Amino acid sequence: MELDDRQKLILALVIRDYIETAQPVGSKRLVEAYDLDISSATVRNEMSALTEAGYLRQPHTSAGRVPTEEGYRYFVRQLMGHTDLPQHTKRTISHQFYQAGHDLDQWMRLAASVLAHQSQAASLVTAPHPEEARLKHLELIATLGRQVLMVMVMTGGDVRQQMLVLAEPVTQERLSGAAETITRLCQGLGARAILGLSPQLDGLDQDVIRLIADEMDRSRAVLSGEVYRDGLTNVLAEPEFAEAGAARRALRVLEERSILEDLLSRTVLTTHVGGVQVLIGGEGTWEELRECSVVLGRYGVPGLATGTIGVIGPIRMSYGRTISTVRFVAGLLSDLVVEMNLE
Amino acid sequence: MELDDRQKLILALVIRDYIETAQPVGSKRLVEAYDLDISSATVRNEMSALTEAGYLRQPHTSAGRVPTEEGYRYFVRQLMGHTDLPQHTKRTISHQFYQAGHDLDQWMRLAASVLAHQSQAASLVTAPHPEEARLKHLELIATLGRQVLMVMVMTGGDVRQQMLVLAEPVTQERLSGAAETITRLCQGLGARAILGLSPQLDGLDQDVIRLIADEMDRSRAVLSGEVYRDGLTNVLAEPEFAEAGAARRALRVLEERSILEDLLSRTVLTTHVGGVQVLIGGEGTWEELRECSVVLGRYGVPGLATGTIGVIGPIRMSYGRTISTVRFVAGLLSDLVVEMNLE
DNA sequence: TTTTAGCACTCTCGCCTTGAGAGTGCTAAT
DNA sequence: ATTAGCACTCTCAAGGCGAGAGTGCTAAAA
Repeated sequence: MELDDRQKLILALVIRDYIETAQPVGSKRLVEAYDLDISSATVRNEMSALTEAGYLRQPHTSAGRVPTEEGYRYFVRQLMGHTDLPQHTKRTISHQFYQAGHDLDQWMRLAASVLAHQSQAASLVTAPHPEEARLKHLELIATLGRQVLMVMVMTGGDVRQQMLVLAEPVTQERLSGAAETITRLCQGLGARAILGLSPQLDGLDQDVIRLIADEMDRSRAVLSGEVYRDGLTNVLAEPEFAEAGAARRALRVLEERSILEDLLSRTVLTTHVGGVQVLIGGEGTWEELRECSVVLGRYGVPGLATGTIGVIGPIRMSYGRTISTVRFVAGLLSDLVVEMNLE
Repeated sequence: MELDDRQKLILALVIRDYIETAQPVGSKRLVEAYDLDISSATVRNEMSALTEAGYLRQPHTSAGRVPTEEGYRYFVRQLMGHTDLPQHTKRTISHQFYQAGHDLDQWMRLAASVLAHQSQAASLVTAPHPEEARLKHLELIATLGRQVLMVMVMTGGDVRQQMLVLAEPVTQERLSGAAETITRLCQGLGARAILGLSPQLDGLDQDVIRLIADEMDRSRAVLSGEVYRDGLTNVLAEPEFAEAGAARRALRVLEERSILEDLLSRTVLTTHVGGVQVLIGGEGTWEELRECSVVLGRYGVPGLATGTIGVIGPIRMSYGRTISTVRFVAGLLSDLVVEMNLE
């Protein structure tokens, strides 16, 4: 389905115009708004061809044209070109991150906020986590009574904590001793290797080891830990979500962990770090996303720790701006991961 | 504005019916639906009086009556009586919490989920935090390079972590030593007392002390730490939020931390643990909540650690069910706080 | 004095019609 | 290959209309 240059131009203009106005665009409007040197009749003929080719459609006989999902895909792949955020926007964003200090939590929150604000859509950010968790350091801390806080520092620098309840109170000294022993034994090992050590140990140590392995295993899921969200109300501002039902379906994706998990697990693995993936209209796979588009990016250092960021908005979204924002923020977060692991 | 028994009955029936059907209720419908022994004409007269008194209003001349916000307030205060969740519902919920194990994070998430599900509205839950933070135990852990993880265990059992970056790498031994020293010095002290110790110390110790005091100070805000939310999409199902604008205004309250902070700081302090506060239609103070009602509860152990839970829904919400759910869940979470602090 | 039946009145809501406007596709001329 | 012209189609907003629901008032009944 090859398009000639003029058809490409018209398709691009229709999509740009529709993204801006949310109104079906007609041949006359197109000629007038963009000062084309051809008549509306010619545009009509070309539009007819584009409709035939499946890139445009008419909501009804006498409305203008609206891009189909296939049209958007063609646009994103072939017509959009490589866009980038303006320099001063980048500087502003970098500055915000710089001011956020060294707190991972704050960075994640800020990333979600920036994505939501720049793209005027909903955003999500997952914390970085290692593809295969390896223990770096273990600490056991008595909190109150028989409750013990287990803090695991992983290679990659992320930290997990987990409560455990002992059968009987144990002094901080004994706990520290146990933590030291286990740290020495398990340093640099993955979940399976750690579980293999289990039989050699007894009592407290064995319980702890099992917990560690459990926790490390759990983190292998794509969606472990907290998901940061922002801009949920942005999508309610879009005219295509004026009706509550549509909005509900879209926001459910973000609210229901299980849907999100499915989405991420099926897409993230095929996205390389630094790359950006665009899902338009659910791509036939996700019923819930039929009215949405998703722009996903991956950040971090492969083999060390990676995370996912994304934007969910209406299909009629400004892909250029969104994609560049996702790419840029992913870059910043990758820098953070690198920095956290720098000696 | 005293009401006689029959007026109270009619007011209560109108409100109950309206909550169920979301339709203005007329005199005839009321008599037929509830088998009243009086005629519709009498009901009309009483309704007229209730309208005069400001508890009911008519959307237009020939519609039925709808409760005013004042009407809802009267209902909640005087007419509703004390409601409680059915025994089997309580058991189901308790069971869910029991299965969640000992993970605070999971409990919070579950609490939000239960609140949202039971009340079919949006919910929020803040983690328990002490009214005045006191340090119980400090641990310093080398993660990578000059990055050090500071873990603070507070009296009350909650745990905070904070990254700090040193000027130069320090061995784990030295860190552990420093942590021990500081723990000994600061155990049981509040933020101000800890800051008072600062001059006696030098170098690393002093930096750490300052960070601790900062962190403890920060937690004095009502809304420190994570806010757990759930059921945001529930409010989109309500007919009063079918229009996106109304929904947007309502959800903004939950999304924007600053609004939430304002809301909590002005109400939570006047709510005692175990008590439930009901805000109807913004109470004239919160423009954003004009179309919503909020049911807030407080849980925990005063003086030790407390937190807030709440439900946000349409004014036309089932107050009985919501209030009992909030009360019950608050009770469960209070038990958790007690248990976490039990020796 | 309180309650009720009866009735005229008002207002909304859904349905239909109608006309304006926008956009198209086709045809014939350039 | 392009374009002007035109008939055609369809939506959308506005206006009209009747049904239905609910009220308030009045006069009779309890």
